[in-house]
Amino acid sequence: MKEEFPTPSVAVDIITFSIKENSLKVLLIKRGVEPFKDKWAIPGGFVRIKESLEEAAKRELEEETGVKEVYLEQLYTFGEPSRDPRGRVITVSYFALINDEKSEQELKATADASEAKWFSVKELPELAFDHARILKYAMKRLRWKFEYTTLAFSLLPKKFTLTQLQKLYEIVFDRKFDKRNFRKKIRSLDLITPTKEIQKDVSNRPPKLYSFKKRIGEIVEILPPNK
Amino acid sequence: MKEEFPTPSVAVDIITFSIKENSLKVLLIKRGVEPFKDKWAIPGGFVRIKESLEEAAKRELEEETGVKEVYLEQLYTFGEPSRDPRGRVITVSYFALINDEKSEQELKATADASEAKWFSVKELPELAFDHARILKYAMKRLRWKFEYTTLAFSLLPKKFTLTQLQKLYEIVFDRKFDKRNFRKKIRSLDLITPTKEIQKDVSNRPPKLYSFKKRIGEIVEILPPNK
DNA sequence: CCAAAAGTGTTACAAGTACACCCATGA
DNA sequence: TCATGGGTGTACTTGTAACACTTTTGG
Repeated sequence: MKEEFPTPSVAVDIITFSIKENSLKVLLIKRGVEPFKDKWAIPGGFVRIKESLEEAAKRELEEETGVKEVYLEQLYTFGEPSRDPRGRVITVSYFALINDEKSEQELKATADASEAKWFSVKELPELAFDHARILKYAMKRLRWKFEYTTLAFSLLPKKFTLTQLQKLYEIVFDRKFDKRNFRKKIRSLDLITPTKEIQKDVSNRPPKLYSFKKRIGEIVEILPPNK
Repeated sequence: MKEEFPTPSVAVDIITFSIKENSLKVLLIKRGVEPFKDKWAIPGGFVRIKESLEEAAKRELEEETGVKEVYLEQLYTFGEPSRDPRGRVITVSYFALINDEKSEQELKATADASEAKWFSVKELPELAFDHARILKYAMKRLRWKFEYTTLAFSLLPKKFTLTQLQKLYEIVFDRKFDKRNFRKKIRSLDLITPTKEIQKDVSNRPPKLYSFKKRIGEIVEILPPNK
C-alpha cells in the first residue's frame, strides 16, 4: 500500500558535537552544490528505503568522520513545506557526541560537500536552510543532557580525574563551577569509584583517577552546582 | 530535485490525552482495515505534500474529534523499516492535550476507523503496530511537561480553584499530594493571581477562584511536591 | 624554592517534607 | 448538627552556595 499522493523525501541531519581545544565544536560541511552553494550546513542525507532512521544517521556520520561508535540521539523532525527550496524534504535531526580521540582523523569531503570542518559553537558561520535553528535546538538538548543525565561521562576515558569532568561541564555550559561544591555533588551521586591509581608525569600534585560505574545516559540530575 | 530511490511514506500519529471522569484518557480508534483489523490504534494519517507536519496532525485530530484549539507538540519520529507490514512508513508522532469540555462531542468514525473511543490509560487494550511503545513514550512526556512546565493550566477554566489544579496533578501522576505543600509550592511560583470571586453553590465551604497569569507551556519546575 | 594544579570543610541560607486542626456552607 | 471539602502554619531535614588555604609534584 502507498497513498496516492506525491510523497515527501525523508532525510536525516546529524548535529555532531565534540570537545576540542577546550571548546565545544560542531561539525559542519561547506555545500558544494546549489542551493546555498558555498554556505556551511549541517551534514546529512537521504534515508534509504531499507534502513532505519538511526542507521541512516550512523551511516552518514561515518561517511563524514569515519567514527563508528558514537552517542546518537534523535532530536526533532523538521517538516515545513518551504524549508528546502528544491522540494518537500522532511528531515529527522539527530545529535551525536564523539570524543576527541576518536574524532582526530581527517574529515572527508563527500558528494555534496566541498569541505568539512569543526567550528566552535561560539564562532559559527552563517548557515544554510533552517540549520541555525536546528543547531540552536541541539545545543539546548546537549546542555539538558549534561544537566540531567550521565552523558558527560561518554566523553571521558575509562579513568579520569575530577578536574577533567569539571572542565567538561565548564565547556558545555560556558561557565565556571566551584571546585568544592562540584566535587561534593558528584560524590554524593554515587556515580564513580576511586581507582587506586594516580596520574603520573604532571608537573604538579598528581590527581587521583576515578572510574564511572553507571550507564551512560542514565537520568540522575547531575545538574551543574551553582545553578 | 528528488533522490533516485523509492521513498518512504510519511504519516503523523496523534496521541490525544484528556481528563474525563477523574481519570487520564487517551483517544484510540478501532482499525477497520487490515493489517491489525479490529485492533485498537493511535489515530493518524499521511502527510499531504503541501502541509507541514503540525498542520497534518491538526487536520487529523480535527477530523477525528472536531476539536480545533488544542495543545499540540511533536513527540518523536519512528522509522523502523519493519514497523508497518504494508511498507515503509515513517511516522512523526504528536501529543495533544484537550480539555474535557471541548472534547465532549461525539467522536466520528473515519475512513480507516470503524470506531473511536476514550480509554483510561490504566485500562488499555492491546494496540496495533508499535503503538504501545509510542503511547508509553507519550505518557512519559506528558508527565515531564506537567512537572517542568505550566502545561497543566491549559486544562483548567479561566478561573479555577487550587483543589482543581491539585486534582489534575494527582490524576496525571496517579498519586496523592499533600495539600499544604502543594499550595505553598504553587503560590511560591508566582503563576496565579487570586480573583475576588468565590465559587458558589457548593455544599461545603466555598473555594476561592484563581486565574493563571503566565503563558501555557512556560518552563518553571512546578514539580509535584512530595517527590 | 617556585609554579601549577590537586585536594579539602564549615557555615549560612533556601527549599522540601511531614503533619492536624478549624472553617464555611448546604442539606 | 452533620457531612463535605476548603483552608492554613510550624518544625525538621536536606540541599545549595559561598568561601581560602594546604599539599604534592616537576622543573
